[in-house]
Amino acid sequence: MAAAWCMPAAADERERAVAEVAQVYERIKIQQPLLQVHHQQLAQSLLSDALRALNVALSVMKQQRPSPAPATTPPVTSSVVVKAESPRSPSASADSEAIATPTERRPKKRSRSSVMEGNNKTSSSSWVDFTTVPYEDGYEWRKYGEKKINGTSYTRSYFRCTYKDDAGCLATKHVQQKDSSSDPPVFQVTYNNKHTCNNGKLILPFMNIKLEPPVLPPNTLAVQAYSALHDPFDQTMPPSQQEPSSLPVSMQQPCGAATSSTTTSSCISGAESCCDEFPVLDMAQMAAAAEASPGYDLLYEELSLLCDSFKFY
DNA sequence: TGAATTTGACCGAT
DNA sequence: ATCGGTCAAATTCA
Repeated sequence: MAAAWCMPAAADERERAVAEVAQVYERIKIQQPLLQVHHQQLAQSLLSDALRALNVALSVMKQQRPSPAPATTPPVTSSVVVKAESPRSPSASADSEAIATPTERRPKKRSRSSVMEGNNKTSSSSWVDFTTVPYEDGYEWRKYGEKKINGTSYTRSYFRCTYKDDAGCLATKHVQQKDSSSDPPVFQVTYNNKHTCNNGKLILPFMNIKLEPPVLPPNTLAVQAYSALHDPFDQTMPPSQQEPSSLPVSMQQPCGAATSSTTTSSCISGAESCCDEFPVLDMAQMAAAAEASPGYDLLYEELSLLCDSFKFY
């Protein structure tokens, strides 16, 4: 998986990163059951360790991108990127006229060649992700179409980057709910073209680190694991550091990840050592904190997901 | 009232 | 002819 695209160079750094991640994985694995008893203090400690490890891993991975730079994966929220597909290769016949014959109903349509022309540039690529939260991947999308696809029970929704017009970003994706009756439902998300805008920023909430959008190739479990941890703590970020919530309500519904928690954390902006210095809470305080944090269950779930993701290391 | 979404037509590929 | 992807008018929403 992740190792498949890692270069042999800088092997020691990679080993260090793997060891770091593996260590945290073991710790989370062992202490996972205790989370339900010790609530946020332990969870935050583990999360801080996990995020630190992931940050190290990400740094190494960033340096070890394979030379035939694959498509940039958006910060996927949970789940697994399955494979990189062959690029869609829109044929751009530059001067084809293809005058659309206007119908009585709609005098529209221009030659598609002018549209496809832009897609025929260097960044054309696609990859597939399976996720339970297809609408939350850290980028801002605008829906532009929906289709019933043959052999599927659900319609497929088409999205393009919100900044297509502003920044000429050609990133698109389509979301297809799988037929399986799993709960929560699984969606296949197919991304086309990497983002060329600078608006899809992935912010590391605990470390206050920003990763530039074109960072990682597909199959980066660390990013997925990180992203899985990212959401429950969004509300802990001060407003100035939060991403603008651009997701329309209708798009948020399927993932049902509504969190209105007022979790307090002293680790939000701290450096790597913050997890060693948790404020000491007595049991009553911890219980109260847990009560006041509806997002805690979600956090616990995400920690489990993180554990699963780490298995692949 | 402007922005976002919906929806059916259009278009290229097969 | 059919299918998947996109366009853009119509509609909905904030």
